[in-house]
Parts: sequence; C-alpha cells; structure tokens
Amino acid sequence: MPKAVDHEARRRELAEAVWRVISTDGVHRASVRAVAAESGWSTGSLRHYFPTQDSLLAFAMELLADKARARLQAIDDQDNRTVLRRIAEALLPLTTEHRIEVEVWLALLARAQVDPGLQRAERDNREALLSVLSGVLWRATAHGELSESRNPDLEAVRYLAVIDGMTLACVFYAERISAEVALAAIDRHLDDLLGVPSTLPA
Amino acid sequence: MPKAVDHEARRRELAEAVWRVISTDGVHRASVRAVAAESGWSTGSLRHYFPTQDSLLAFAMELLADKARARLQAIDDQDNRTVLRRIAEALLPLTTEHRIEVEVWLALLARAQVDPGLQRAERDNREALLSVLSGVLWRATAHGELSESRNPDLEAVRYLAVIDGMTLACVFYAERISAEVALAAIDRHLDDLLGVPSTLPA
DNA sequence: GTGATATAAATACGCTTGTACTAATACAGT
DNA sequence: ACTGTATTAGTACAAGCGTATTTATATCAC
Repeated sequence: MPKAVDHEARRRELAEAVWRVISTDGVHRASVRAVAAESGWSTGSLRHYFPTQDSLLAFAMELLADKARARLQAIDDQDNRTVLRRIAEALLPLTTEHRIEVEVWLALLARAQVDPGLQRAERDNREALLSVLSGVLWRATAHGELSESRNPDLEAVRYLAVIDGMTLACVFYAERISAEVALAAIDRHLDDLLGVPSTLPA
Repeated sequence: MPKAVDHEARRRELAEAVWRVISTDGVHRASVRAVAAESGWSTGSLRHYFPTQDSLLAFAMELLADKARARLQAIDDQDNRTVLRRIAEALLPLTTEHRIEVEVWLALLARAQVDPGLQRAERDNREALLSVLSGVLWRATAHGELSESRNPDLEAVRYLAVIDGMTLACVFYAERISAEVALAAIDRHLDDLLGVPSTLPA
C-alpha cells in the first residue's frame, strides 16, 4: 500500500494557500500554478486533490463559510441582546486574521456572481444567518424586548444589512472606520431595537 | 486632416462595453480582446483610447462613480428626511440598469483591493457620500429632527452601512430581498432616526 | 483632386493559463 | 526484501493573455 495522506487535511492546507494568494494578489491571480507555488506543492500534486481550478476555489469558499458557521455556533445562549452583539462580533472583521478572511470572501463573492459553482457556499451561509437572526428577534418580541410594532423578519434583514455594511466599510475604508466605530454603530443599532439597557424601564 | 472622433464619447462607449462584459462574464474575463469584441471595435482601435488594460478598467470604474455622483447631485433640496430617502433610492439597485451597475461596481471594488489604480474612484466616492450624509444629519440635529443624544457622524456611518448592506442583499440575494423590502428597511431606519413622520409631535 | 494624418485593422511576440499525461518516488502489507 | 499502488514531480500542449508594431483606411484642409 502506498503512502497514506489525510485527504481532507491536505485539501484544507491547499485552500489556505488559496486564501493567501487571493488576499495578496487577488482572485484573478489565483491560478493553479500560483496556488501550488504558495502551498509548496507542485501543480501535479495539487491536481490529485482538486481536478479543476473551479473545484479548488469552490472548496476554498466553502471552507470560509464553515469557519463563519463555526464561530456562530460557538455563541452560547445568553440574553437576546448579547447574542445579537456576539453575532456581529463573529461576522465583523475585528482581527487581522478575520479581516483577511472577509477580503477573500468578498473577492470570491464577486466571482460567484458569474460562476455558479461558487454560489452555493454564499446561499447556504446567507440563509443560515438570516434564519438565526429572525429566530432571535422573534424570541425578543415574545419576551417583550422588541416592540410589537416591529416586524422581526424585517429587523433581521436590516440588522444583517448594518453588519454587512459595516463589514464593507471596515475592509474598504479601514483608515476611517475602525473596529471601535463599527461596534459603536452596532451598539447604537441595538439601542434602537431593544432600548438602552442601562436606563430604567419606561 | 484626418477623421475627427469625439474622444470622450468613444471612451464612454468602450467603458460601457467593459460593464457588459464584467456583468455577464466577470472581471477576470474582461480582457482587452473581449472588450474590443463586445464593443465591436478591434483591439488595435481600443488601444488608441486606452493604452493599457488597467487604464481601461480604471476609467470604467470612474465612470460608474460619476454616474452615482450625478444621481446624488440631482437630488434637490427638500426636508431632511426626504433627502435621506432620495439618497438611498439613488444608491440602491432598484432598476435593472442600476442593478447591473452595482454588480460591476462590486466586481471592480474587489479588484481594487489588490489594484491601486482602481482605488481612487472608490475613495473619492466614499468620501463624498459620507460627507453629504454627515451634513444632512448635522442639519437635522440643528433643526431638532435628530435627537441631541445621537452623534450625527456615527449615524451617517450607520445609515450608509444600512444602504450598503441592503445593496449587497439586493444583488446577491435578490430572490429573497426585493426592492420593496429594501425600501421598507430604509423607511424603518429613518423612523428610528427621525421619528415616525405621520404621528403627532411628542 | 491631393496630401497630410488621425484612426482603424491586422499581425506578431512572449508569456501565462488550465489541463492532461508520463515517469519517478515512497511507503504499507506480505 | 519485495511489490504494488497512492502520491508526487515534471513536462507538454493548445488557448488566451497584454502589449507592440506595422499596414491600410478614411477624412478634412487646401
């Protein structure tokens, strides 16, 4: 029997090389050769784990979605406001490592627009995110934390929009929008939704 | 004297071909040859107006920024809430034509992340947008429409985030987020900022 | 008409790309 | 130690790329 290699581990290793190439040179430079060189393997070896470039990029994108999902699932149940805050913290690019992930995600997202093979990761992630947010906000309504006059589904869409918009700002406008500003905007938004926490009940 | 051609008009014509190629095939397919074929001109002709591919893409992006700026400047002075609404309408991809512009913009934005030549259009647009929003919100504070407890600059950042986030949702999640939902979220946000307009003053 | 010249088209060069194929390597079971 | 095979490396090929250069075209001043 030949050498035994952990297939999934190798695929992850190669996907991480994809991230590095995209982060520094852009998606359009993420050629099979460039990724192979970045990973330290030959193009022939890479092809054993990913028969085509598309499958390589698609896996790299799905792995990013998995990481985001894992961060979200690690949020333990607390009061609704804290959960909403933690979700924003899990999605916003507050650390350098996460910032790079978001940059790569956005680059792949733009490509997914014209590459059906990349669209699934985006759809699944989005779907999961919105249903989680809706769930929390419906629960908040049931607990009287969110006003009856508000539509929880619409508020979920709007809150996700704030997170996405602040994410864009952090990535493309970093010198103006710091992590502190991003979180301040999130907290201000939660104040509007759920009321200022430290004040007496109205 | 030779044939006289309107240089700027031809450059715009070629830039529009760039938009079409990016919209249907993606930035990575926006080669000089592909754009020339889409425009109906030869690559040699194209090169008379854009010596390099980078200059072609940069001009295509700047032209998009110009169109957005023109839409914003066409908003005539009205009450602050209406102005804020109109700004959102000018930026959100509510029509098919505008939707394509936003798709192309996002594709070029992703590339601008690793291509300094494309970054200026993004910066200028962003800067102008934020200062307009801040101006309106400071005015709203002066008129007592925005609560003194709110920071107009932070609210400008947050409102732009909502617009950007809804824009992303409209483009990448169109079957779930319609134009109506996007505008409903905007109106809800303006309600939070400025109060519900149809009610009696508190 | 004629000629000067901006524009258009065509061709060519060197490079990179995605993918395919072939030969060498190295390790698990006997 | 031997053998078979998963893995790796290396090479090859056709296609597409950005760009340069060279030739042909068409129009305006005279």
